[in-house]
Amino acid sequence: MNDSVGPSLREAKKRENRKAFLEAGRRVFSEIGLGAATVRDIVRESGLAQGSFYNYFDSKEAVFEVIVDSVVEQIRARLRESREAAIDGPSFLIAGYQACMELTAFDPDTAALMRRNQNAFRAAFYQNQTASGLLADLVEELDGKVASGVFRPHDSAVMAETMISLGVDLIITCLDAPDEAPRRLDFLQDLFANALLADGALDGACC
Amino acid sequence: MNDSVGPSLREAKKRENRKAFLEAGRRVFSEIGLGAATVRDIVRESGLAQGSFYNYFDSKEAVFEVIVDSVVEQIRARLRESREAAIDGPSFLIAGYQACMELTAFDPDTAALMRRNQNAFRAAFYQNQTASGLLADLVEELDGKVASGVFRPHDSAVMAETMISLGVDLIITCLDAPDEAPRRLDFLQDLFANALLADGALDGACC
DNA sequence: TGTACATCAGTGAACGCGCGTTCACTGATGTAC
DNA sequence: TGTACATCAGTGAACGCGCGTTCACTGATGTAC
Repeated sequence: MNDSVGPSLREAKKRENRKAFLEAGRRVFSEIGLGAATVRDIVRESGLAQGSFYNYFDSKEAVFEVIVDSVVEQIRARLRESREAAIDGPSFLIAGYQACMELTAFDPDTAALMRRNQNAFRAAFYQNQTASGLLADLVEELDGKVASGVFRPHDSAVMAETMISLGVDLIITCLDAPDEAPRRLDFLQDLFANALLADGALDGACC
Repeated sequence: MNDSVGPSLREAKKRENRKAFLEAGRRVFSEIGLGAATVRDIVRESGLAQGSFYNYFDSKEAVFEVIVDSVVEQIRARLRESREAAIDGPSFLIAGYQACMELTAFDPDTAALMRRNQNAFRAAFYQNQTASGLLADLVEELDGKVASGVFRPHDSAVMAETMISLGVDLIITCLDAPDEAPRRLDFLQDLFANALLADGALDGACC
């Protein structure tokens, strides 16, 4: 009888195999991309048997989805951290973008995965449940800053979507051209400062 | 001997068959998407023989590329028109976006194609030669308006990319939710007016 | 504890399928004279 | 103009391939007593 604490041997093996398929998927997708990858590629890379795959996933897309979900969750966590660290309006604007860029700098495996699967990633991101949470986080934050007078009133739902869309652009651009990062960060800071900061809060503005 | 004016019979047939493959591709891609489509689907839809396909294209992707190119060219032409019609800064900002939306409203076939292939379309757009021309058009226009004092100085290259990226977002969003269009157009007008218009040019601005 | 049986995930050979691509043949079009 | 030949795109059956998926069998793990 399995009276030990924790998962049974069977459960442990299942978790291990699932992880093996996920890691194999990461490697395969990083190397040849979701489009070119096949279930057989993932199975080969995992070292397990063909038949075992279907005990865990229905398709390569199912594997990809789980991987994307974990990446988006990482990003969301980083954004939460950066948000708590930033107090004033302008630093809030830029801190989130910087946090995203750091993630790709400090996690080259994920960066490679994203570089090789830019479009699949973007598509998955927009359908992803965690990404919706990330969007909701941002809307809430924007509404809060409007309430406290830091930001002008605005269409926060569309604003949040726009910020995230440009964030995805930023990450993807900077995967290929990291030198562009500072210039693009400056641009985004300007763009959203002009759109959001209450009148008179801009450095050297009129009046 | 072929001493008639215009293309020979052979050339005319070739043109006709090429067109048949392109139109078949459009229908197939609209219905099942680039990813799911096969060369055989396109051939079946064209009514021509399997072997003939390879006299004209190397792959389904080659067909898709030509189709995307023609769509981007349509958009570019519309943007050129709208640009000539708009004289002042604010109307320039919004006229381009409106022109894009009209295209999808007045050309349901292309709209269906884009809806079914949003990501392939976005990806192709960013690699497309005509799209680069469209980007160059916009940079030139922005620089001109800065020179004439209508717009503030800014990073026009990144600004143009941003405008186009948000334009692609706009088109794709409004394909699924046309009711959103006015709200999103308003948002974009505000966003870029704040970023671009010379100080004092905003209605009811400070001073 | 030990034994007998039940459960269940792992295995990999095998299946059928649709794919991209080829190529010998056909017949319409173009050319030479 | 007419005739004989050359050119060249169209044809579709056929090929080999790798794919997703299945399933009878195995053997480790779990359970009952």
